[in-house]
Amino acid sequence: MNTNIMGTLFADLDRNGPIPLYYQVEQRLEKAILDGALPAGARLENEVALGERLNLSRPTIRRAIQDLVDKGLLVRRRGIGTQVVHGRVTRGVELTSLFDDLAKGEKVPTTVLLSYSVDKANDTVADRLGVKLGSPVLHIKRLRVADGVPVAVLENWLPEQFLDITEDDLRELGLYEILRGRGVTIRVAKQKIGARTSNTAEAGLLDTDRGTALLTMERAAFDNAGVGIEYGSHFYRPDLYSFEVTLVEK
Amino acid sequence: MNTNIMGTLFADLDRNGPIPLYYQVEQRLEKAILDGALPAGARLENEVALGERLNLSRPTIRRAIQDLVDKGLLVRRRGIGTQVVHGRVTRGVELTSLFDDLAKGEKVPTTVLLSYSVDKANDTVADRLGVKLGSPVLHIKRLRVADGVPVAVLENWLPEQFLDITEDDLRELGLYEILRGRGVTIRVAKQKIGARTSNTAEAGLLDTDRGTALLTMERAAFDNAGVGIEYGSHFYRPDLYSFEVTLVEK
DNA sequence: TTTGTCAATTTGTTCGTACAATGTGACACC
DNA sequence: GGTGTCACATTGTACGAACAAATTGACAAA
Repeated sequence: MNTNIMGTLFADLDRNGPIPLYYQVEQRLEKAILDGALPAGARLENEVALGERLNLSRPTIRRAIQDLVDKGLLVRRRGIGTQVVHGRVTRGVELTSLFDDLAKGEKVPTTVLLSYSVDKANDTVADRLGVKLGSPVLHIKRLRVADGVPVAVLENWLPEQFLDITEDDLRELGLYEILRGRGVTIRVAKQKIGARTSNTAEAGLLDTDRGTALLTMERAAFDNAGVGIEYGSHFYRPDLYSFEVTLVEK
Repeated sequence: MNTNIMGTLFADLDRNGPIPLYYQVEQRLEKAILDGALPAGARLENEVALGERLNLSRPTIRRAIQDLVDKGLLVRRRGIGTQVVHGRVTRGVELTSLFDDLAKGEKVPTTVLLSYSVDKANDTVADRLGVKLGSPVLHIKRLRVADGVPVAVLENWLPEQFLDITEDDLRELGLYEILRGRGVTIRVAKQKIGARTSNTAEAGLLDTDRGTALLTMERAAFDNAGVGIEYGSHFYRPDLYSFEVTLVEK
């Protein structure tokens, strides 16, 4: 009976197109799992049989499955087989910004640009971005609002090559959207998540009382070549925002 | 000149032992990067040459390198080569508990067992662990102290098969250490990190004032088979603890 | 000088194959 | 009835090979 599901699932693999075969298999499997066609606990066919059915080699099948294991959607045990994980694991954090996060949900995000200037990199910024102390950096501060309610204050520093990002750009788009539009792909990001108590100014921005808790996040992001792209120091209203992370033991 | 480093680096591969070759290569490379023998920006030899030198096949080399790329230590580009990332990316969070985290550093961790009981699973616990509502679960609450300073309050629920964990076990070892000792391996965990304001009781436990900010973390952990192992709801003193996460775009 | 083309380098994808390690279940033996 | 052993199924590791795709640099052409 599993046979039927699998059969229809992979009816249309594009063997000549630019999309890798393992990725096509991976996406179809992922969709089947998230849609519930492959329910929690369901056992997949073994790798060789799956390969024969799809006319793909075992390494290709393995690659697709392995990626889903890394994402926490599948689990496999030697001698047993491969299963869909039980705990429904909604997808973890990816490399997105708050803007993207909100766009995915139903809330309507808007941005208020609080400040925009070209500064000289101080110790922290120079260190995190890997630029020289005192070199020019774009320094922006934004208030993120969802459905009229202030959610977060985002302060970012970007290196010299981004000085031409305009205030209008920032009012219209999320920072990561702007970067993507310029062909910049972020590859590695290091985040530090913490908490602290707000002062009067911060509380005012978020429309809360002074002395309430803030959720804080610092992030340094790097591109393919390991070059610093963005350093940010943000704080969030903890009653409106939290971070979800899915960890997978290798 | 890279030749020398590489030559000595892989002098002693154990080809017959139980440790996979790709893993041996991976560990040696990782150590070289963290030690600084391979500094940030250094370019690795290409995969085929590396394979010839070590007398390993290209797939084996690729596997080792790929794992390090996934960890955020290496970056590679087609047509260019493989490089050590620039921003020194200290290792991100893995599947460890606070106890392990502290043990790695210089601080001396101790634990005070605040409460220990067998409860019936309520809605939240039943949902997170995937057990039946009202089924017996081990419910523990611990205060984690580092160098005499209270750092965190950890509240955990574990399913029926762990009811025989004793109070003494918990006083001596970290929870994850106990689980490992019983042959349980945690494979997937979902964490939610947030913040809130402390009440009088919570502040008292952490030796701070009521109304200060708390860093909170909820976690549900699952084993190989996707079975719920542990659900925890914790809070931390934010001036003493924060979470670091390294994200790598696939 | 600029532009286009081509070769060289390097990683990305895919195939095929073989054997090892692990868990399950059946069966024989005590 | 219990226990050990063996075959079987399945994933894990490792090899070898071939071609595709992206980037760089050199060289030729306009």
